[in-house]
Amino acid sequence: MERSAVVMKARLLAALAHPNRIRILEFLKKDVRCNCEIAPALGLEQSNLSRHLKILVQAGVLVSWKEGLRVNFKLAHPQVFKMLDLAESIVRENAQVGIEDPAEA
Amino acid sequence: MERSAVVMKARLLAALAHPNRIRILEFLKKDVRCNCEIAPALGLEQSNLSRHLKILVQAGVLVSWKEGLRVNFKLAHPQVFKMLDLAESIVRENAQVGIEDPAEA
DNA sequence: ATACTATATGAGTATTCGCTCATATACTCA
DNA sequence: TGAGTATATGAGCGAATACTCATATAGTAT
Repeated sequence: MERSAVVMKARLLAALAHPNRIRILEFLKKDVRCNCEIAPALGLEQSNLSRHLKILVQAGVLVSWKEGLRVNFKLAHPQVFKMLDLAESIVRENAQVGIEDPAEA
Repeated sequence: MERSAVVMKARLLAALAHPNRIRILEFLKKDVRCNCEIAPALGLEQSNLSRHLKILVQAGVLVSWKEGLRVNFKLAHPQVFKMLDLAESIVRENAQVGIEDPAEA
């Protein structure tokens, strides 16, 4: 359970490490939403969104349940936003020190 | 700078989202170390470690400087460990709810 | 039953990742 | 100078990602 703890942490971080998945989490910050509401709001294609949501559910970041035709999603851990806030503060500090978007370097 | 803030956060998270990179950070938690000390301690091949370190430096998680032949590394942001601790707490909570390592499912 | 809606998934593709081996670079020391 | 050490990088490869289109599944409503 020691070696795999690192692997599990890496898996969780990987689940968060995509721009659209971060946008999904921010969109779900306050509300419970279904696939059909998220897709138009974020401009994501349906099957693509479905896969992103599956990744977040499998990582335990979201929980989902059916309600008629729809599948609703909500956050499983409010701590996720603490992680994202820390990430934001690091990115901001890096920007001041001149760490750039590598795509623009 | 709004759209790209999400991208930058995702990039930072991706830099952290690898078991060996998490092990490198934990190894550097207290000390300044060079490549040649990290490699044998973690059992990583030299060129492979060099690339992992480069990823962490480019993401702004580590800073590096030359000292003779060696290149030393130290953490740039102590907040990184708060992120990893949050990740660990989420993983632990997930384990209690039955979210498993997908490799074993 | 049929038609319709919401979501999931198979298949194909282009891109990126992680690793290894071999080689190149940079620095030290005799 | 040449030998030795520490790190970086090019090339190649298999695996994983992210995306799209088309289709399948599951549920609703008439």
